[in-house]
Amino acid sequence: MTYEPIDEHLIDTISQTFKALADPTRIKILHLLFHQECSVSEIANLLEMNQSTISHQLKYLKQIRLVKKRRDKTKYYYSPDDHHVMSLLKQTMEHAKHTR
Amino acid sequence: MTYEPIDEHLIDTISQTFKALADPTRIKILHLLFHQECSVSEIANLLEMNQSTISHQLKYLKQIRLVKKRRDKTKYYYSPDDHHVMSLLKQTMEHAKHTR
DNA sequence: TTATAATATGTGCATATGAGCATATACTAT
DNA sequence: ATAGTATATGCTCATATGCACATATTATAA
Repeated sequence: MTYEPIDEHLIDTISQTFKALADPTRIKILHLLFHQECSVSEIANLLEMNQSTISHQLKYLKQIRLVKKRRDKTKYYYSPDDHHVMSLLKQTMEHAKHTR
Repeated sequence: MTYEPIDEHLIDTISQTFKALADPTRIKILHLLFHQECSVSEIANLLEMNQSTISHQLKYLKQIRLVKKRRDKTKYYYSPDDHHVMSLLKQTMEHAKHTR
């Protein structure tokens, strides 16, 4: 059969993107940031999770450029930074809602 | 702030979907099946991976209904079975290709 | 400068995950 | 029935992952 082998690097990039969306905590964080930018402690409070857990996940999300942050005094406000990935998440949330 | 907590079950469903796409081997398999249905051994040969590895992943993909199979003699031919997820993967592959 | 607030980071732990060997099954054809 | 082919499954190992405790950093305000 005809088969053009795929670029391994492309595959890694893609799997990395999906991996970012494959964790409940990260989904919750991104879902929160849909609506408005939030500080670390706001997120931790709303999700009722440890501050360090949230901070670690935000660092992860920032490293792969899914979120960005801005500072205001001592607080860091995070917000989405990748339209495509946000779109994937929104689509999938909508789809999941309406599927059974 | 206003925040409507998300349905945990919905979150799990969504993360499960993305988890399926978060592994290079599964992406390769699904990418193959885009083009045509393949038997287990065909996939294993084309991807140059162990037959049992492929079989395990196909079982995984089948359990969450991303692929289906049909039998012809002793061979089992697998093909995609979820348009939405395939669409997500295609979108993301295209996006990744054209993004640097 | 010192105390306080907010965030980041180092680390250990428990669990999840993916690969592949060895073997079991299922089906076909003789 | 039996051999041969294709696929599935049990199992183990090494690695990856996510969480949260404790602590370090950074910046603000008094």
